[in-house]
Amino acid sequence: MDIAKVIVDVPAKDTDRTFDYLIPDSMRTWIEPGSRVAVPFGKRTVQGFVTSMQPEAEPSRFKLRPLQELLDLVPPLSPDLVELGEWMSERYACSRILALQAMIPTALKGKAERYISLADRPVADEAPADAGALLEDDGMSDPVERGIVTYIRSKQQVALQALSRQFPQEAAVIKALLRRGVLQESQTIRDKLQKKMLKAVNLAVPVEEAEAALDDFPKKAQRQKEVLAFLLERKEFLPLPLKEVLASLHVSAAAVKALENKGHLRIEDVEVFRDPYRGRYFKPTQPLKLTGEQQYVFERVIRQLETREQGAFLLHGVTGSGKTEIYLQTISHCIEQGRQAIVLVPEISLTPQMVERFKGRFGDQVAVMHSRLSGGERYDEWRKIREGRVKVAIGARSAVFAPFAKLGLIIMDEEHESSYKQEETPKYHARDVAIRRSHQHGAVVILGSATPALESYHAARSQSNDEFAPLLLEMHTRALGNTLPEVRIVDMRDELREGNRSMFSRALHDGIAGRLERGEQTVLLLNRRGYSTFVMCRSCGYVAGCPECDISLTYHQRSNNLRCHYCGYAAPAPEVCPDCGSEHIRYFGTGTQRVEEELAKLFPGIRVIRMDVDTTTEKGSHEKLLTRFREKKADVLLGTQMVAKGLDFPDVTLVGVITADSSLNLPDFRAAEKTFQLLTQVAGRAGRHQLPGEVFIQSYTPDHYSIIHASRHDYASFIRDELNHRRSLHYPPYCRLIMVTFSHEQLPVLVRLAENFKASLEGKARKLGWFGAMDRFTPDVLDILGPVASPVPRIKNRYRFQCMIKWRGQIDAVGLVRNVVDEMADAVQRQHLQISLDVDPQMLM
DNA sequence: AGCACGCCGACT
DNA sequence: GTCGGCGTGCTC
Repeated sequence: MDIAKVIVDVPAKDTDRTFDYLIPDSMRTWIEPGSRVAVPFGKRTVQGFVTSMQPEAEPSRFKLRPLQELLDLVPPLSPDLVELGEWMSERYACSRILALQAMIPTALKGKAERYISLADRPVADEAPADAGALLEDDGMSDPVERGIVTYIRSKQQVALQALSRQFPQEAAVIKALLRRGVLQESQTIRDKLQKKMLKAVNLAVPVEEAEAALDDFPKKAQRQKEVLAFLLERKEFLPLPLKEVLASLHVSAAAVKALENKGHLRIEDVEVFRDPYRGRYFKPTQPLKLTGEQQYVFERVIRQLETREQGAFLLHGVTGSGKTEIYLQTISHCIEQGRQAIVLVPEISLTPQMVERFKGRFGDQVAVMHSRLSGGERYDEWRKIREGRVKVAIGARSAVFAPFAKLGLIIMDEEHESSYKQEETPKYHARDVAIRRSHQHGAVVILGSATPALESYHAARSQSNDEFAPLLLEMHTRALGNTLPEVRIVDMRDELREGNRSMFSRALHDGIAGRLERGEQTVLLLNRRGYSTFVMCRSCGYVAGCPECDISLTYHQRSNNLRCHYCGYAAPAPEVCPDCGSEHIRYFGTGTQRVEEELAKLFPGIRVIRMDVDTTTEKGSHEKLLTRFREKKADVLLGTQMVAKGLDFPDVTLVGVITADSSLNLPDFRAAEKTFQLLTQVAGRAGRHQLPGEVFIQSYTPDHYSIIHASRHDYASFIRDELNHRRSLHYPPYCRLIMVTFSHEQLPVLVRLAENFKASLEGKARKLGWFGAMDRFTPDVLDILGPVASPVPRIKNRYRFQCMIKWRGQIDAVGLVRNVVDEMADAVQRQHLQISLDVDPQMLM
């Protein structure tokens, strides 16, 4: 018999490999790489994925067991996705099963359910004559036992859970019956399918009969009569949701229940239909005429598509240059080729307007994968893709795994967004996965952005032979021909010097006042991310930074000192500014709430919409707030980065950035890049319509290159400066990073083990000739920073330490690190150490 | 991860 | 004496 190699759903170190199973003849034609199966695993039944099959079971050391069940007729994973999973598990140092699970909806994460049924045949040796007799005629001495057996017989088989509910006190009896072989247990995998069920009311008898019953209804049962009449009135809409009936008539469930008991009606479970966009009309759109620049880009991409060979492009186009129209037209072309396309957008940009643009062009050939969909809705959208009923999948990060058979095009919009990196295991980057998939399918990738990530831009420009290097395409002008808005930098040090201690400069204050008078709108951006505080001098703009790592030091209140999160450097918190001696040195980090309060104080009666994590957690609230603002029900929209996204309102003529510095001084080597991207994005959004726009950027460090270049919409200069900076300090793209985080309940043990790790890794790297500082004059280098306390030093009673590994060249750094981690398996097991790896981390705070 | 086996302390 | 704590090892 053939054997199947199966990855089982048991996320542990020593089960992270395939297990062999015999393929029963009944399943032979159905089993493929990617099939989801139920397999016996020790005492239990678990879910697994077939990775490959082998023709004949060579004499094995193991007694192979057969596959128990095939869980889907169409495999949820295609062979290429199985292979992709293998690649992911290596590249991101995660288990195979987690890589595979990241690719499919959680609805398909089945769990074992235990069933109880009567034993197939009496067990001869343990309970000879007795058992047979029991089965024949319930001739049991114990009435409780008889009750249980009778119940199970009536149902054929009962889930253990349901049985325990039915007989809550009799667990011991059930156990005994199992032991005696009267009952037997089996397990199957049950999908975690959240089929949306709803209690609904329906007539249990023909309409005429119900109408007749209505006529001679007992007088005292008026409520029941009302219910019945209500149902008959709406007979063509039956079954009606129970909730609705109760609410419209203000009756209690008792009345309905009574009618059910009398046999007039029935309360049933109906499945609720799940199409998040059902009943919505999307206005069809036609392809727009492309500008010269657009045409050039379009043709270059089409040429690549025509070859049906892999190709990747980095489309760098200024805001408003018309990237989306290029996406739409290349997708059309891809569909005409008989292939399918994936569109990736950052979670936060996946707004109804965004969806509308694609549904407007491609109608119901589009599936949308949105994190706000319920598990069931996601599952249904995903099935449309797998069954080939749609040609385009649009969604956030995980849509990169859309199971298309003939993938021709993957578009990643706003490719610089850090949300493309998953922060949980498997910690993959959708950009890398996209490019890897494109190689498997001979597909084309378009990475689009007005402010490409440094890594992408550098890879494109250096034209390396790296399989991940894209080809650069640029668009410098706006499609509609309007110019980018004027941006003014306001030096907040001057404000302080001249006696203005408020968070609003005089210019911004006057700007807001003017907008209020004219009935125009203002957007205020507070670009604060994370919660760490840094120390800055309000007189001169000095920021305490690490002498070794050139990132801001973080203030720690408990010890009243400043620390570096990369290398562990610590210094006492200064009382006066070390640079200018001013006493106006303090911790920074203003919240949106404080800005809102100050606005109310300065402009009595001002209508402010505040948008931050506090006001947008509720489903759809983000959208609601923006709509309210669009309808001019507020004068000011105030928020964190999220306001920068939906920013396309005709009456917004002023955009103010409260302090550009707050994201600039985060302890993250990407701080300047993130700041530049955010400011550019904000600046590019204002004045898109008739009214001219103004942008004010307030800053205590107005000379910083990221602020100056952003104000001039000058990506090229920013890139030049930032690359120089990264090169001199040995940060990506001039090296790569691996973050290793250790956690343990006891701090001393944790520190010792983290040091052990470092020593071991260093030793191995030395032997290979890799170990050394990054400024060493060799191509292959690996350096280890730390271990130091993590930015969040304790989570759930576990202390956390981390090591950052910097490396470059043609070395298998991930493999080596993994190797060292594997060798610490003993400590992990015995001392409950936890180790987590993040390859190419994005968030370093 | 679970589930069983097995070896030691606190109870009827 | 036994019940049950959780350390250790295994799952095709």
